Amino acid sequence: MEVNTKRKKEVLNAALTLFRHRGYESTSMRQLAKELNLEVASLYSHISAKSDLLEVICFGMADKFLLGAKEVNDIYFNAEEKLRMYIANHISLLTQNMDSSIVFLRDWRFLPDDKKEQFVELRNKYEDGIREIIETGISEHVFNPSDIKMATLTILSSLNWVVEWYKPEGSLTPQEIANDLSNFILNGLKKNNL
Amino acid sequence: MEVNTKRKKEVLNAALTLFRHRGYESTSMRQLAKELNLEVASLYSHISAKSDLLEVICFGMADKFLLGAKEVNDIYFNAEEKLRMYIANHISLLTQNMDSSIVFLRDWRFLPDDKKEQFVELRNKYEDGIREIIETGISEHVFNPSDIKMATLTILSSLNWVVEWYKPEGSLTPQEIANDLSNFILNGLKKNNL
DNA sequence: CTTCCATACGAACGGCCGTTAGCAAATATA
DNA sequence: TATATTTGCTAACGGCCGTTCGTATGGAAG
Repeated sequence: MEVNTKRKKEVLNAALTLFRHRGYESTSMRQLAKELNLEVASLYSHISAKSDLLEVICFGMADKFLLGAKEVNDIYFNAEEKLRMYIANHISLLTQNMDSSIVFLRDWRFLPDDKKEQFVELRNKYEDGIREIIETGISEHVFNPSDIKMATLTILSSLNWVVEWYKPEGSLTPQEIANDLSNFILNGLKKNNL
Repeated sequence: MEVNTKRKKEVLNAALTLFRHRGYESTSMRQLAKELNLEVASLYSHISAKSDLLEVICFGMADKFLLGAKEVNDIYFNAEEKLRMYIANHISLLTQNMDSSIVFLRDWRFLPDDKKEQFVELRNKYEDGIREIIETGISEHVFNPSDIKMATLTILSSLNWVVEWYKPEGSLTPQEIANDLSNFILNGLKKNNL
């Protein structure tokens, strides 16, 4: 589904707020309609199904993450630097798109089966990027050998958890968070014989 | 609600499996009844509401976590050792109760309001235990000064994510996972001037 | 001026939801 | 054997769900 009219974008934004705070499955089309001062049926002048809304959110974020990863891969070479940039990009996207991020991390499971398959493919592609950096670091004797899959998932879980506690008005900036987490993670990965 | 009859326990077990794989909200009483070869109404001879089942699961796990934390606090003194034992206990409980853990981590939000409040209190108590260890480590100059709240939540997210990928038949034992995660986390926390 | 498209409506569809009332059989307890 | 408790049933309740049909309006594009 393309978001090609102003009204469509308004519908999407209202849905985004509701999905974030109530979850996709617990948000009804009737609630969404009320939020927009519309009748339920009118929503279907703009979208063809509720799941359209979830799709736009999930794939929109997936694209952003993959684009950022691609840029990092094109510019940086050394494993530590690359991982730091991956983390900075990840935290920046999460904190700048809190609503979408929360929905996309929590509710992708409710995508229709075929879309869910596509989505998981994209997510695996992103995870592979991190896995490869760790592998490079290990083979270049910069990182300690470790279970690579576990390291990747542990790193991602630390990063993604940020949406659960980050407050834009809080004391830590996204840059500081990214930096702290990078230090934390790299201390966990790096050889200690410097 | 007490689980005081055999049949009640069977109902609870069936619910647990369904909740784990479909989520609490997406599991209907009719599905649960079918799983037990019962009519829907018969379920209400054993429980008084669907939310009873979620309560038993969530508070059952909360109790286990807090009990483990209490034991660790009673035995160990030094901050690093204590944190290692906290982590070992946490991973052991998660991997030995995969179904309950997944439900309890994901679906506690759907507890009725009053029970949810109680639950969050218990969770905060558990988080405080970890926070205190980190504070002790910092004040004893064993750990680097850092944002303590962030460190606590980052550690918990790394630990809890384990339920997303742990496979009992996989190559890593819970002990190995706890050990690897402890090293990873402690490297991130410890002063490097040894 | 007409055609087209975005936008919105009321009414209804079949279906699933958690829960209750009232009753019956089985099983354990005394 | 009499009594109490556990376990189960049929039928129904009001309510919410996503979606569809047919229709109407208003403004932009040709």
